[in-house]
Amino acid sequence: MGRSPCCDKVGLKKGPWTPEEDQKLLAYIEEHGHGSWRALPAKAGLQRCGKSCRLRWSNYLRPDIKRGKFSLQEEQTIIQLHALLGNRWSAIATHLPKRTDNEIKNYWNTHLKKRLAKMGIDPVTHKPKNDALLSSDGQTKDAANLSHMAQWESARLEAEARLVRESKLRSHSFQHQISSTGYVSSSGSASTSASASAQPQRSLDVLKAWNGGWSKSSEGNTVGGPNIAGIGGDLESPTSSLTFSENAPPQIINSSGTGGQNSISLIELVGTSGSSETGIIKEEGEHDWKTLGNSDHHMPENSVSFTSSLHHPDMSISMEGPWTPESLKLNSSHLHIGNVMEEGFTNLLLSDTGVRTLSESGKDSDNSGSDYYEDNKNYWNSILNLVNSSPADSPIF
DNA sequence: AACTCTCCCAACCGCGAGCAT
DNA sequence: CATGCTCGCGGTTGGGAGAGT
Repeated sequence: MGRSPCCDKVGLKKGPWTPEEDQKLLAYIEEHGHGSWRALPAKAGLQRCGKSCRLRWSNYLRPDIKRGKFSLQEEQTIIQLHALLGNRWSAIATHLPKRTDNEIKNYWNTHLKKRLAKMGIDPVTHKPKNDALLSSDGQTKDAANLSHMAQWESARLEAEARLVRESKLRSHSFQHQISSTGYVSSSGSASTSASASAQPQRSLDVLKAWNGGWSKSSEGNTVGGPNIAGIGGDLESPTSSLTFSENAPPQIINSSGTGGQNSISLIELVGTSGSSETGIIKEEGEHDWKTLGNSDHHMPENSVSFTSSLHHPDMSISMEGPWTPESLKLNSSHLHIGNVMEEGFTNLLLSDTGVRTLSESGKDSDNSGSDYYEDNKNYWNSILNLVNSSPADSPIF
């Protein structure tokens, strides 16, 4: 299939856009919608190829774009979604309202990737770089399952994103009709709200199940680990059966988790260092403290409460203290994650200044391998949890 | 002040998917 | 089914800005 000439055409301008060009493009799209990108430049009086116009619009001129520094929450989301989705920037962008895939990609490449690498985490696999050391025991089975589940979920997300795109196209056409009848909107916001309202609540079944199991288990003071295979008729991944604990009986948790599809529970970082304020996570260094439920995004709906597990008598984790193998032990009847997952993840991954590897923070470097493994598991849990806790009403684009 | 180096990000390039014919 | 076209995505690049010497 031959490529269309596009920008190879002589006479077409390349390089940085001038304010005049921006103005022309903006004015044209606001009035007519973009329609066919290929035909747009001529109609708008631009000496650019359609592709360049599309990029300029989608990455810069679109009115529903938020520019500037990424918040902690956004960073966290990117990292976790990247672990789940890989370099599917557009899919990741659907979970970050007002951020473009290009911006996220740039941010990942210039900041987050380096940060992970610096911490000894492979930014591609999101596994500790010395993961090979762990291949001797059965623990890698769990990791493989997690990985598989992530891949599976990733594929599902991809399909979902496709539907979203289609929906977006439809809503755009609709909006186009509206504007042609006299209603001129700032197209981005209009299409955003249209597509957002057209979307069902975005909730990842696997993650919901995961967290449902988690939450339920927390209530019962035991965490047996979610058994994904038992959840819902639509979860059919052949190897999605996942068991964290060999000792604890596998649990089949209804995907509705704590009772309702809209069960609301806050991520409560009770007992964490510094602040005990609900829904606040700490960000060191360049960031401020931010609430999970701040005005922009990521409200606590569908999040998971870890409070009970934190208060469990068997709970041996203190975020104030060192991470010990005991405290992080997974092959016990209690899965000691929760607060550790949230706070630990944040501390581990999002702090430039407070980079704290397990081998550094733990008292015995001999166990750094298994610590790494445990952390890796927490890491994945964190990923899954965060995705699920993304706003139910978050605009997809 | 001048130069070099590094970082960052807007923009480009090429590929693949999907659709129309 | 084959072909051609358009669009979107992800990888990469190049130039400007800022930091360091």
